[in-house]
Amino acid sequence: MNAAALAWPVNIGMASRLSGVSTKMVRHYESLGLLPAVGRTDAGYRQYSEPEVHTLRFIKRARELGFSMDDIAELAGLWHNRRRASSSVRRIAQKHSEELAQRIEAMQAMQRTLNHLIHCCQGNDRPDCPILDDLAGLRT
Amino acid sequence: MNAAALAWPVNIGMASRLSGVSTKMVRHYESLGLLPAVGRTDAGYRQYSEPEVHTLRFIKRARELGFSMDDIAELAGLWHNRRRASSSVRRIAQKHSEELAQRIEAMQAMQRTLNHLIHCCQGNDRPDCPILDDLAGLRT
DNA sequence: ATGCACCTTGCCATGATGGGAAGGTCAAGC
DNA sequence: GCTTGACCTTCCCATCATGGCAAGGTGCAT
Repeated sequence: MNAAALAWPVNIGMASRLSGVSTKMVRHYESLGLLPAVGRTDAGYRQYSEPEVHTLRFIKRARELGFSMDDIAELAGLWHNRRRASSSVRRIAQKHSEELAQRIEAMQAMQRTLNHLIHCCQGNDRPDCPILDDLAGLRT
Repeated sequence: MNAAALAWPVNIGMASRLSGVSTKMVRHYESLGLLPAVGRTDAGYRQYSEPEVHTLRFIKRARELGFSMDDIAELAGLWHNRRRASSSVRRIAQKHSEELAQRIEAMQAMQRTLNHLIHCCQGNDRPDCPILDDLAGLRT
């Protein structure tokens, strides 16, 4: 796609297609300062070149890994800083991984309880239900 | 706590303390129709009795298990319906458990990638960083 | 009567994203 | 030239559950 003879710079719609980021979010990232405010045509259309599209792909990939926008702002800053220390990047990733672990554990705890209750429930026409009993505070 | 000689009905603050639900959320649940609009004093103070506090605890417990407000509305409806079928409850819980499983799996996938990258990163003073390389689209 | 703890409503913010309206721009086809 | 349709602009609103704050009324104890 990038290899095709594209006429750069491109409008926001093409930048969106090239990066997989919706036009809505492209503008949003600009408003957050994550993406530089690019040049405009006389009519006010935003004009994107390869570096901006590359940055959009960077953001998209970071979102796919679950990084917050704040983290991504930092990561993008480091990406553009040739004097960065990889330890800074690693620290951010490490912290994010730990937060993920916490959230996963919390959800697994929910699931364990839930699956236990589901297992205890007959799931028939009768009203008796250990799931409701648990929610109602009747721990058995 | 409930055993103490409480003067029922109670104000919203006491209902909050008895249920562990913030006053803010008590009012919010009322606006959602999850909690009945209780009576008021002449001054407009909401007056809660045991059934409402019990419902608040029910909601709180369901939130702790990660149910959405929509699910909770359904569950509370079934709870109050003596002719319910436990299969209805089970179905809701089952669906929620599956959604949890999906979300857990998505987060675990993020974490696996992340941990792999972290493991590959030296985390030193040098700028070279496989984490940034991945985000930048340089899959190795 | 003063003060403090409590209550009321209403508005705003979160975080990342989508929806939609109202209006301007551009290129292709007639 | 004019129409049409695809595209762009900005602005406002909604999500979901929750918290914060402000302005003002109430209830009770000193």
